[in-house]
Amino acid sequence: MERSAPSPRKTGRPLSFDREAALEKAMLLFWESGYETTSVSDLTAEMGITAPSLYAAFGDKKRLFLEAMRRYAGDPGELAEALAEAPTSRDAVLAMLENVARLYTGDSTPRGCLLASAVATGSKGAADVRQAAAKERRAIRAIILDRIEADVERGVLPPGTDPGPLADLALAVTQGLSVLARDGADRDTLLAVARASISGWPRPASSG
Amino acid sequence: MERSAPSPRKTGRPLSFDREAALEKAMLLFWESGYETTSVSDLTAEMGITAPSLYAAFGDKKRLFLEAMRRYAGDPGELAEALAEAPTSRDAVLAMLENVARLYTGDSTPRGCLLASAVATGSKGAADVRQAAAKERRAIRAIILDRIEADVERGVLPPGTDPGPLADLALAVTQGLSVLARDGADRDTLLAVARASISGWPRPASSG
DNA sequence: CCATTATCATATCGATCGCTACGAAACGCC
DNA sequence: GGCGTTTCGTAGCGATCGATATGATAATGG
Repeated sequence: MERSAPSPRKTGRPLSFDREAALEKAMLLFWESGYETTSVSDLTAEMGITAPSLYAAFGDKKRLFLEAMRRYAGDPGELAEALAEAPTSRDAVLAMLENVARLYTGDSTPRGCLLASAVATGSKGAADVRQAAAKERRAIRAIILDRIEADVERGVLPPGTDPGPLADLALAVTQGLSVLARDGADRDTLLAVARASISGWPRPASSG
Repeated sequence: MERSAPSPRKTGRPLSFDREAALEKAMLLFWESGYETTSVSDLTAEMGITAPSLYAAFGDKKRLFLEAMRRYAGDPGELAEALAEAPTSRDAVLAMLENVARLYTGDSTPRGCLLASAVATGSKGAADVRQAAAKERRAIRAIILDRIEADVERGVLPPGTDPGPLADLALAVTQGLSVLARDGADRDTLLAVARASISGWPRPASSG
C-alpha cells in the first residue's frame, strides 16, 4: 500500500539535491537538537539547501520532522519480526534493549533517542507533534505487549503474569536509557542497565 | 553556607509581588513547556509581572530557570535522609520510585519530570543549562549509589553485588516514568512499573 | 520635605523565528 | 528553438524572540 515513487515527474527542472540524504541530515539534526529548538536556518545549513527548496520538498518544518521521525522509528513490522525471532519474550526484550543501548551510544549518531528527546516537551503549538511521537511509542509498546502475551498464552511465562507492567517497564527503560546516554554514560553502562532491568522477569515454569 | 536572606534592602520601592510565588509559577511553566520552548512572554503572563520586573528579580531567563530547577529538585540532603530511613536500599529505591510515580501524575502539577523533560534537548546556546540538569541527575545517582553501597558493605545485599547498574537502573526508570506520564499513563500504571523495575534486585543472603 | 534608592509600566530594541514572493535557470516535450 | 513546468537563489515578509532604555512612582534616611 506504499507508493514506491511519490510521483516520478516527467517535466520541469530536476531536483539538485538528494532528497533522502537531506532527510537523513535533518533527522540527525532533530535527533541532536530537538524539534522546536532546531531552526529552519539550522536545517538548511546542515542539509545544504535553501529554505524555499526545503519547503518545496518537505512541506514545512512540522512535516519534515514527522517524516524524519518516521525514518528514525523505522518499520514497526521489523520490530515485531525481531521480537518474534527470539526464543522467549524475555530474550526478545533484552535484545531490543541491548540494541537501543548500542543505538544511543553510536559514535556516528547523536546520543540518546530521537523519540525520547526531540519532543519531550514544548510549546502548545507543537502539541500535535508530541502526540505523533506518543503514538509511535504506543505502537512500540503494543508490539512488545503482543510478544509478551504470546509467551503467557504459550506457557513460557507463568499463567497469571500481567504483561502490561512488563511492556511498560521495557518502554520506560528504553526512554530512560536515552537520558543516561545524553548525560554521557558509556555503552557498557547502558548495556548493564538493560540487563538489570529484565532480571526481575517472572521465571518460566521450569518445564525442563 | 547559604545566605538566608539575599539582601534585606532598607531603601527603595518595595517589590510589588511575591517573589517565591512568582518563582513557583515559573517552575510550573518550565515543567509543563520546557526551558527554551517557554518564552519570557509566557512567563510574565503566568507570573503576573512585566518583563523588566522579571529581569530585575531573577537576572535573566537562564538564571530564572536554574533557580526554578533547584526549587523543583529540592534539597539533596532530604533525599539522602529518606533513603537512609528505609530498612534496605531496595525498600529505599522502591519508595523513591513510587514517590516519583505519584509526583509525575499529580493533578495539580504538570505531568512527568521537569529534570527529564524541560531540557531533554535543545540548541547549542542552552548547552550549559542541560549540563546543569545533568549535574542534578548525577547528584541524585550518587545519593542512590551511596545507599546501595552501604547495603553491600553491611551484607544486606550479596557480596560482589555491583551497585552501579542498580543505581543507573533506578535513575533510568525515574526518567523513563516521566515519558510514560507525559504520554498519559495513569498513576497505577506507573506504580506497577516502579515495582516491576526493582523485582530483579539481588536477594539478601536470606539471613533470617 | 527633600535626596536617595529601587521598582514600576510603557515602549521599544536588534536579532531571529517560520515562511514565501519573485524572477532567473534548467529540464522534458514538440 | 519555443513552451510549459519545476526548482533555483535572492531578498524579505510579519511575528516573536530575549532583553532594555526611559521616566514616573513609592518606599527609606536625613
